[in-house]
Amino acid sequence: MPRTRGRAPDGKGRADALSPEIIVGAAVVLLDELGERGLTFRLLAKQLNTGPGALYWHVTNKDELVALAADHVLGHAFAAAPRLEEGAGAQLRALAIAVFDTLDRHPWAASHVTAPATLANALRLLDRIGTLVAQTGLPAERHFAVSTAISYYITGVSAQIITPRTVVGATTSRDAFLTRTAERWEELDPADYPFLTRTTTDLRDHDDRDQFTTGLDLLLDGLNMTAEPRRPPA
Amino acid sequence: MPRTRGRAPDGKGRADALSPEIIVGAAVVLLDELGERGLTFRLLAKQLNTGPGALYWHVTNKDELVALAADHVLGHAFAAAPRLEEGAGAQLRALAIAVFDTLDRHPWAASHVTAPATLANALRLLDRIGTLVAQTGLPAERHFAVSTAISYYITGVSAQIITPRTVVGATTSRDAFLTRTAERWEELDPADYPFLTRTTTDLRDHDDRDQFTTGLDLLLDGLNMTAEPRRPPA
DNA sequence: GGGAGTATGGAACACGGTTCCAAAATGTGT
DNA sequence: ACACATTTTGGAACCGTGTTCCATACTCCC
Repeated sequence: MPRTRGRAPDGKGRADALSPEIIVGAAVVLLDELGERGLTFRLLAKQLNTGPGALYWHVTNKDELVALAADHVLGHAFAAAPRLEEGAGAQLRALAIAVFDTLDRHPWAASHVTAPATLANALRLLDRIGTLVAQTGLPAERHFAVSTAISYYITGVSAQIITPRTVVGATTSRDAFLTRTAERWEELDPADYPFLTRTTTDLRDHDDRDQFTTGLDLLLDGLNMTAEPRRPPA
Repeated sequence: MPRTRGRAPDGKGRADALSPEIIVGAAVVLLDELGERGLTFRLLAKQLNTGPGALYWHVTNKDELVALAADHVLGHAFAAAPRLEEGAGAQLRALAIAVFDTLDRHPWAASHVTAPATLANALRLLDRIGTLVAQTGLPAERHFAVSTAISYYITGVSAQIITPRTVVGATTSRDAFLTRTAERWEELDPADYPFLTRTTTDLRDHDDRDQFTTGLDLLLDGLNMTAEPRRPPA
């Protein structure tokens, strides 16, 4: 390991010098292509024309590498989120959806964006959420709990929705999987599963992104109500 | 693999016969003790006085085994959830908290309870949620979206809150980790992170379970409002 | 009691994370 | 310029894991 982490491109060193940034960048490419299990240090080393040992000089281990890669792609969400001059609620919504869409493009990352935040972009996300929450009329002592709750929702529910695709998606398409699952639901005993047996068509037709926004809107509605309890929206 | 899966204890076979149930039971014990990475087929086989090969006759692979184990412990939540005769909202809340507490006792399981539901207890959970949602005044066409949203919240946010402990908890205690994270937040530039830098004490003092219920209550408040828009609760 | 099918368990295979270390490249003091 | 210390490289080797293979043992049924 380097004594000084991230000595960075200060002009010194060789031209083809390795760095955490370069390694993470290459890792993201492989992760997008092959998923977490497909990423190996040997393969990554080959892409970078080096050996596995060299990588360990810059990166502690695979867990850290994947965490860094996940935080890296999370950063894309901020570029995507619009900076409209609307209410805090609308901005929270837009930010949340930007994160979801970003993770949707990098499914392996969804389950690695964790809390409490320690990496750069996760910190940035939580801070942005907290700042927006503070702009609602919510009393200050609830800022932390509500902000983290929203943060948990965004990353947790995104992971729930997105991760299964990387697992089953390898062999079967999403549609085929849903159809098969719907069939299984239909075969259940209506006495034991009254709800599921009459909900199979919804399962087949549902849109993942709508699922995310449905819960998000419930959450934000609840927030609005707590922030300004006297005025329920139309 | 057996031709007929789950021929079950019908009295036939040898006394020390293996079965998926027995294997999953032993796996849960090891998972509780050693976590997902600590569970190996060799160790599990030793516990059961057999070899790794025998296990593969009953279980497809490790992924399936862990999924079955997670679904198994999820079942405990139903025994824990009270069957009060209150409103649907209160019952949803109690059920959600029971799931959280259950997963909290088996941290490895949290990230493996996934949706859409295919395993027994995950199906049961979603059905229960759907049935309760249907008891609110919500229009039928929204039942599926709202039920799955709540389901996603429960499992997704639980995973977010609980999983990190299995990762960092191995070496450091939760308190030490939070203190260290809070210190890092304090060192951030207030210009870049206005929210985090003034929220460090909340981070140190927060209770994980409260975090879960905070978001849950927001969600359920939003649900109540949608279900009966005219009567905002006190 | 013998034969078909079921189930077992231990050895072997393939492969991945990680460590090790000798060599190369770079920087430093003289 | 030149030795020396330090940083960085990269490939081989170590270790352990999931998984497969297969000879053996056990049941059941005729």
